[in-house]
Amino acid sequence: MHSTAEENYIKAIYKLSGGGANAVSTTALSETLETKPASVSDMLRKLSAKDLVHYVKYYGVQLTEEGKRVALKIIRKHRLWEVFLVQKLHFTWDEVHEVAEQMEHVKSELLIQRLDEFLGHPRVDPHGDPIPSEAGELRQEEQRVLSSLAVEQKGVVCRVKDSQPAFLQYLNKVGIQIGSQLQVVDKIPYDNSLEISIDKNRSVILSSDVLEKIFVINP
Amino acid sequence: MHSTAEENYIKAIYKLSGGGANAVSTTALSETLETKPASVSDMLRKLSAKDLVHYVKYYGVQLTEEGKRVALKIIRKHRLWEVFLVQKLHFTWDEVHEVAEQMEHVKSELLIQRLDEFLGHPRVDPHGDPIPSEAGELRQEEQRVLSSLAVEQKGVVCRVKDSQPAFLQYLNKVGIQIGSQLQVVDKIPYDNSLEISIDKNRSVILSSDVLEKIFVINP
DNA sequence: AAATAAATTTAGGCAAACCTAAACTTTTAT
DNA sequence: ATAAAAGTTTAGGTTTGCCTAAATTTATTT
Ligand SMILES: [Mn+2]
Ligand SMILES: [Mn+2]
Ligand SMILES: [Mn+2]
Ligand SMILES: [Mn+2]
Repeated sequence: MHSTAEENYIKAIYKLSGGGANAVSTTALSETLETKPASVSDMLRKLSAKDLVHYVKYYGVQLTEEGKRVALKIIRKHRLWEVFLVQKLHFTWDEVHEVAEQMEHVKSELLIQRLDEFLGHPRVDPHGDPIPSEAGELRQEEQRVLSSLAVEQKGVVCRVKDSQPAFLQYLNKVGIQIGSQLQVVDKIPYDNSLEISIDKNRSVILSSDVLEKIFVINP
Repeated sequence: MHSTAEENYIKAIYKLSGGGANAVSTTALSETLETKPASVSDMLRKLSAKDLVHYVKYYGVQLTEEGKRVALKIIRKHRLWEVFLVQKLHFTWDEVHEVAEQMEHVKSELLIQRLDEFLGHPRVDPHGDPIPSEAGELRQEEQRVLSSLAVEQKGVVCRVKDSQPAFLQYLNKVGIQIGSQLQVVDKIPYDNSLEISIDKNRSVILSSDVLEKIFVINP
């Protein structure tokens, strides 16, 4: 298998290239990985020998198909662990990254299959980023702002655009988190607020301010 | 912090020394760690320099107090992850070890605290081995065979002495697993079988054969 | 008490993943 | 079109953790 260092490089290349589209420069990598450019050159030669990247000296790297496959696997693991940490262990969004950065390197197919099952096959991580499928497909699902839903329409919370503690505490209080199943119960035209049911349990009225900060995908 | 290699050595020394009691030989370590004796000598010099072990050339190693503390922390993490894998992800006893061997090296105090909480502060791992407390204390609790309990007495399943699939499947069927809360409801003197309630839910009658294979600790 | 056997350490190397300093390419500015 | 600046690679080191082969120490025989 691949070393932790190799995996971190692959993932960084994937992200900096925008999913494998563009070539990535040595300095860009050295910055995100917090190493020196010389070390990056070193590693790129190795990754190239393993056919994980196309590397043209002085002009940058790109992932090969195999490289992309590896990248998506690591990203899948990273994001599943993030979901676990937030939903099961009650980590906050800003606490998860460092830990997930380590857990993503644990090697076991069974583990990640079972974890996915245990979490109910989540489609987005706590930051609203999509989780690649077991087959390695990453479909960026259409995200709509909650304020745009019509009465009766449903959505699953995938992203919140405000990380101030006060706002997050408010969401916590009303019971909204990433993954919550929402449905618009009623629309109050006076101030554009909506009555929203949460996980088929309670229901609350959310102001248009709040509605603008919550994003959902189709259920 | 300590590297994965160092942590594995510390843990191996702890286990081979029987909790820090006896000195451990280079060859013993090389066997359990699947490295050559020369590599062990190398590492022992390093661990000694870090004051994690007392090392007397040609005569073996022992953990220092600090070394013992480190060992118990790793063992705590290993066993908590084993509980997670079995209870939450439905791994079997024999599937957990390799994965826990990796997860035990993830660094995060918060993670392990929250995991412990999430699992309900378990006291034994799926093999019946005790889980060191957060303070680093390992109390081997008195294990009694289920057949020895009197009517009304309670116990928590901590170990099962038969790993044949047929037996494990039987336990699975009646709903007994490590951590199950049992209470003796009635005693049938005719064949020494017992009626046992499981997790305050259902109750079953277990034959004396089965009772001899299940061990419990005090609730 | 030697001699032999077994266990252990030391010496010298290697690969991974990093580093600094120097050399080389490519880009930008004059 | 050259020169300077910026980016990148190469050369030569370091540390970690492993290896083999040789030397050394301890244990066991005779
Ligand atoms: Mn990582
Ligand atoms: Mn994320
Ligand atoms: Mn381990
Ligand atoms: Mn165990």
